[in-house]
Order: sequence, then C-alpha cells, then structure tokens
Amino acid sequence: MKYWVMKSEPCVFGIDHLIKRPHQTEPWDGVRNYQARNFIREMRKGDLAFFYHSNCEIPGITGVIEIMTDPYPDLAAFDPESRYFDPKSTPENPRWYRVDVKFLKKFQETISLTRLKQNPLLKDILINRKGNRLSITPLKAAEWKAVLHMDVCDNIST
DNA sequence: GCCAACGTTGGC
DNA sequence: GCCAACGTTGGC
Repeated sequence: MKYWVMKSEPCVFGIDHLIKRPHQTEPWDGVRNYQARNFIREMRKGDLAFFYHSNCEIPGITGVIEIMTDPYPDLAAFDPESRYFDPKSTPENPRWYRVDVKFLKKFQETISLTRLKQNPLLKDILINRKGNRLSITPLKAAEWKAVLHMDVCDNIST
C-alpha cells in the first residue's frame, strides 16, 4: 500500500465539500500536470492520502482520505463544458487520469505547513520543498505515521 | 497583492 | 533543441 498527499484549494474543493458528497466520495479530477499525473497512475485502490489545503489562510494537512479506485481516464477532459476540458485527451488515447477518493477523517486542527516544516522526520517530503507545486506527492510509510502523530487528538489519546 | 518558482508554449 | 515570454501556483 502507498501513501500520498493530495492538494486542493479549499475555496474550490476542500475537505468540507468532500464530506457533503454522496457516500462522501468524489472523483479527484482536473490534475493537468504530467508529474502529478504519473503519480496518480501509480495509485491503487486501498491507498491512503492526506487532504492538503493550499492557497488559503492556514495551508496544511486537514484530514485523511482513501483511494477507492485504481486510476482511470479523467472524464472531465472529454467534456467541452468542463473547465478541465482538454481536446488533446480522447477516450481512445486518454492523457489525464483520476481516482475516486473517500473521506475518512478530518483533523480537529489543520496540521499547518509551518508545523510540517518544523518536524525533522518530514524534512524530505516534497510538500516542504520550496517552490513545490505538485498537487500529488508520495509519502513514505514512516512519514505518513509521523504526520498522524502530529494530530492533536492523537497526542491527547496516547 | 506580491513575487519566487515552476511549467508550458512557440518562434527560430 | 534552445530559450524568452508568458501563465500558474501558492506561500507569505
């Protein structure tokens, strides 16, 4: 099983939007960057990811989601009405991919980017790298665990 | 709103 | 294939 960080702007689609979706599940579409796309293609049903809020008051990790499908073509790319439409992506030769994600948990407090950067166990993660713009990034199991332990509830209960 | 850091585009 | 110009991302 692999671990990921998936980035989104809360004013566009945040974790609270996901919570309100039917079955708290939604396709994660609109990834239009090749590096991020390649990471999506490495995803498998059952993987886990952190939901990261970017471009907002407190950027950081807000919760946990589960990857519910293997990667499949991003249907939004075929839809001329969609803001994610890409005429170069066709059903015969899809350029972009997506997975369905399901809400699992929202942290009581966002684990801010500031705190992530302060954690020596997370010094190598891409989220902490200056100028990083990738919306999908992988995490090692140890890094995943380290983030979970930064959750305030986790600290109180253990 | 500013701006650094990227990614993409397109002329040559 | 190079690289300048431009567009976008995202922290601050």
